[in-house]
Amino acid sequence: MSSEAAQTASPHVRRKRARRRREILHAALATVRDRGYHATTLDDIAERLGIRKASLYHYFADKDAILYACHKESLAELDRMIEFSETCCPTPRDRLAYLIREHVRVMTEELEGSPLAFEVSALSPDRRAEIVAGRDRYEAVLRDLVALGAERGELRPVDPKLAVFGILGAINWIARWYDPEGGTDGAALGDAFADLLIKGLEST
Amino acid sequence: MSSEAAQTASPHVRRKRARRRREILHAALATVRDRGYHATTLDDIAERLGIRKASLYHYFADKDAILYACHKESLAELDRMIEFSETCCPTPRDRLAYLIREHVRVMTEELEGSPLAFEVSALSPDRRAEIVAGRDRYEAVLRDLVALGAERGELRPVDPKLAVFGILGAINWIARWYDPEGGTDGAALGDAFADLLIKGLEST
DNA sequence: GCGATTTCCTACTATCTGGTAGAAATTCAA
DNA sequence: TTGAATTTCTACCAGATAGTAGGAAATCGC
Repeated sequence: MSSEAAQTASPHVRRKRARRRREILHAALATVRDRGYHATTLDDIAERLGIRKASLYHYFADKDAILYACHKESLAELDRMIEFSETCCPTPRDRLAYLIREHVRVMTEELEGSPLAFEVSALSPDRRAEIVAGRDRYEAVLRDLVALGAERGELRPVDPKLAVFGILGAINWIARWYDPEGGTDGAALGDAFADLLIKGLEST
Repeated sequence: MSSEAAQTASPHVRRKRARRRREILHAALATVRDRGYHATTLDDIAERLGIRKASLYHYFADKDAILYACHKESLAELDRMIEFSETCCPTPRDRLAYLIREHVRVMTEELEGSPLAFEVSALSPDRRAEIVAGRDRYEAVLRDLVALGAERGELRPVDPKLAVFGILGAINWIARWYDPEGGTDGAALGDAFADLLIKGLEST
């Protein structure tokens, strides 16, 4: 169905279609997280859904479009986290701790955060630039919080760039080892990482 | 040249051959680190060396053998680090700090540590099991140090498993962002990460 | 200097995978 | 109930890449 036809489809059909797209993205996330983008075939994704790969082209233009939609979703999650943290947390330190926990949550309890750990080199150049820009905005927020925390005296005056790379590394690496059946609760992991990383930065 | 023939080759030819193998592994490390194993072709690796891919088969049985040798080298580095840390550092805290710095070093100043960040799913099953076992040994050493440090009262009693996942994530993620030309010295990065991570664990 | 050995080449094969065309099956909506 | 629309299918194509065969070029070692 073209986007023009989508305009004329009934609400029911549009909802059904949107649900199928989410299912495809979820199957893609799970498979790419498991074995990487290039080693993931369209056959793999389709098989998780019990359909043939040709069917995927009814919902997405190509493989790159699937990957791109996964990345867009993860950026949308980051934007929601940032927006909420602006009102929920009184200090830079608290805001940073909140964002660490939330970032862990989207890496563990849902899969929508997983693309934050994916390489973007597989994306087409325009799309890659857009996704990298979105990640850079999030990273800039984190760096600003580290710097502001140091200004306020609640965090140590460390290099924000290096500190944030360390924080993002600790969290994004979750995609490589975390097993939802592995006995560790996402929220507990978020608390543990917030504890480790915030205490690593705090003034004592 | 088969391994039997290698037994009969002169020392000069054997040294020349060993050097070429190291060059191939280095080219492979650089390319896989840049774009991932599956997106790396034998043509890519050969091109870095100014030869054709068919030549690679003179030194390695297949692509999997190249990847495997890269992983073996990174494990050898870990073993050297562990062995040295047993004599150079008086306390669990110091040993942990030393291993963090060294791990950062092999991720930044050489490329031999890079396979620690590579997915192992691309390896054949037997080889994958061997590499995972080697990584698990290193991980167990780190966990023991966190536990022992807590016993001695110099580190907080956190969950060693989660703490070590956080540490490894922060360090292995370096393969994803670190640029040798990027203005950050490997040793400085090692100090920054040891500082962040050890202070995150220390009793105050 | 030259036969043996090593190293690298060109040309090719086999397989895999992204993607497409057209048709069949299913669902929709009146 | 039925024609239209949607969804999924089978069968296929084109290009990419791992890997191989056999030969050319370079190096070795006596």
